[in-house]
Amino acid sequence: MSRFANIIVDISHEKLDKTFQYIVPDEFQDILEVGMLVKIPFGPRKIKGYVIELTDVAEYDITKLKPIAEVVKDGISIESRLIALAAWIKKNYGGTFNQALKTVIPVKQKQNHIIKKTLILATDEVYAREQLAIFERKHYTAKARLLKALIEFKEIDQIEATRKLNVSTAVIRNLEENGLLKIQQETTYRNPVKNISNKGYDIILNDMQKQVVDTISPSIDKLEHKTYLLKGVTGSGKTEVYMELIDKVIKSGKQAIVLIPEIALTYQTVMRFYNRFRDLVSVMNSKLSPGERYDQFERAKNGEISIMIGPRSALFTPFNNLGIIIIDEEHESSYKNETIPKYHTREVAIYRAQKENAVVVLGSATPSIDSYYKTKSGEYELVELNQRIAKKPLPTCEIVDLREELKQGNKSILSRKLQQKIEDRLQKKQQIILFINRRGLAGFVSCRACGEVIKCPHCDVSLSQHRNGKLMCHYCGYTIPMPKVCPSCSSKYIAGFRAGTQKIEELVKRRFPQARVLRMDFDTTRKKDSYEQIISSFSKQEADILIGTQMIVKGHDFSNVTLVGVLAADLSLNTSDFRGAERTFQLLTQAAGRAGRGKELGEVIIQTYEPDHYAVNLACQQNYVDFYEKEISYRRLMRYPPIWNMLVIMCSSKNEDIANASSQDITNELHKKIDNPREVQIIGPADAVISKINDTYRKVIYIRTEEYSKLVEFKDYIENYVRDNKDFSRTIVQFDFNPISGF
DNA sequence: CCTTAACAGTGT
DNA sequence: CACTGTTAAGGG
Repeated sequence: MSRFANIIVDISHEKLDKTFQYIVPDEFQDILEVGMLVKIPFGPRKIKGYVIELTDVAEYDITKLKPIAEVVKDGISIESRLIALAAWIKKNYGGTFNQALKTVIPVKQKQNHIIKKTLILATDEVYAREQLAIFERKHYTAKARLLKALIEFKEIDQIEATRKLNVSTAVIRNLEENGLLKIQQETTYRNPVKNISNKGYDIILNDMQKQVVDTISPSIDKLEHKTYLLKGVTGSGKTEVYMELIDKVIKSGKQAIVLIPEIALTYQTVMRFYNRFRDLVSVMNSKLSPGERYDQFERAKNGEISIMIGPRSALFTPFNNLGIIIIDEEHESSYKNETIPKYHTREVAIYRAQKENAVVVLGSATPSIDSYYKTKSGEYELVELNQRIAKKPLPTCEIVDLREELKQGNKSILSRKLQQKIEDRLQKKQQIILFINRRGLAGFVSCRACGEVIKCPHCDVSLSQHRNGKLMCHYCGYTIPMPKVCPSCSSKYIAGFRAGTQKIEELVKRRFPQARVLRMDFDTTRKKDSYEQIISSFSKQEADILIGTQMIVKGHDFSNVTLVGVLAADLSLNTSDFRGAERTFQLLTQAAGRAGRGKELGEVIIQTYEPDHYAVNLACQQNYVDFYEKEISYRRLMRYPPIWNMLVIMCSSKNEDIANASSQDITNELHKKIDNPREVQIIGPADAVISKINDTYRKVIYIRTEEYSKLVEFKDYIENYVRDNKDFSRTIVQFDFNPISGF
């Protein structure tokens, strides 16, 4: 019995980011639990809040405490474990406690259950037939219809009865009252997994897969947390390994969470799991209705399912006895939350697994530099699958230098080599994928004659072209006017580089009028099932060429594709942040992995202005280890993550002067806190990549240091400083640890 | 976040 | 002095 409750109010504002204490009235003594949603008097009004602690210690003037007004019936209770997780998220990623709580409970409102009603004949058949005769004589047609059907089938689904037999609820009620039928109620859950195919499961692991399973299994048996990084080349059968491990977990009475990037969450992916684990599987994704989402979490809580598949938010599935968390495509940037709190799913997953003694398996063909680095220190254990299933060879790869093409007078985006190969495949009736990495359109400026990309002299990142035409560095604010000619070779072929899928589609259609072309990008996949449609249409060979962005390289198995063309590998290389090379390597490797999955050998053409760049070169060779070594030495030299850690503080305000003043103020404050400048580096304040959004000016400050915990200290200090200083009343201060993009 | 009180500006 | 709009403080 606790006398007081500490409560977080349901308002996301820094000023209210603290607990408020209330008296627990006698009538709630028995029912109130940590995690419950309650209504409390707050100033002159009543608002909602979450109970995060029950205590006997008064932390405030006891005479001023008010009692809790009511317990919200439909509120979702957050289990204490998830509250602890929320607290950890708040501490490590900033934001308010309330925001952290909300990320931990992705379903806000309790939803009504769907109740399935079945009508059952409640008398013996003889009596029923007597009544039926009476109804027919009296021309009670509706009653007669229903009763006749009941005699025939014994029980009928209510929805079916009302629809097919066209009887109203009044008729049903009347028969119920006369004791002719009973209504059986059964609550059912909405099940997002529909159109279940009954393919069954018949995959036998090969020796390498078995070996991986045998390496990881002991940790599952010992109920001890450990993180594994499963590095497996494209097509090596990682999913089968996941399923084998999950099977083991389930058999020991525990549950599994499978995280996949949102774009990879397709019908096919889910089906693979469903075919093996049947009703134990559920899915979470952004397209589910609130009711569906709610039901999936209920099913998880009640132990009706054992496997949850989904993106980021599925990590917070309220399983009671979690055994394993699998993060597929762990290098994907979508695992970083883009709203506050800006947590990284990988880190939160590992923390949750530690607390609940679960195993974590990170899977990727091209692991993030961050994760691979951690295998070196032993924080994660590395396990590998180095061969494709059935020993299919990896595709051959060739780099085409676009500068050379230009010199030869070919101004097209398609090199002569690629054109010739496309021609060849069209004749052989084989399929082609053309991949354009349009992301990072932010517009770096390069010279088409010499390949020179204009870079910041202080930071070794490329400058971005702003709307006003000037070139700017996002790390230090260095700005120059747009040059008229290339600074290194004086060519006038210098321009911001941009090319869209649409333009390429037109071009390809004009060049190869006989080919059937499909385009897949953000625009063509806006509608609900268009993504699936395009994929299935292409795999049924209803088109010869598929043109698309990122989304076409994610794990699809097109057996007739023998040529993959990467149109401009540089596009992701020069995105003015230090992860450009990593992203490029990953994308190129993934794209290349699409080729040659069937009988024929695959071939990959990578077009680039920077043929000598290690990311392009080593992706072509499919050489991850060498790429890692190159990249990590660059990161070490530049003190970028994962060698050092980085915190971005963003100040935003409607008023530019205030934004400037407060970001400068914070910077000064930070400098005061530093005792050893060799250990901490502060850069800024500078304009954010997008310096103004919605008339709000955004300024950023970068802090880099080796110790992550030190950055958390800085965050805490600034958080408090800002809260206690009224100069910041019109500034919003946000934090982003080890950012992935957009800073 | 919303409410309130205090304050400044405007208008009769 | 009444009315209106802006701003800062407080909430347990």
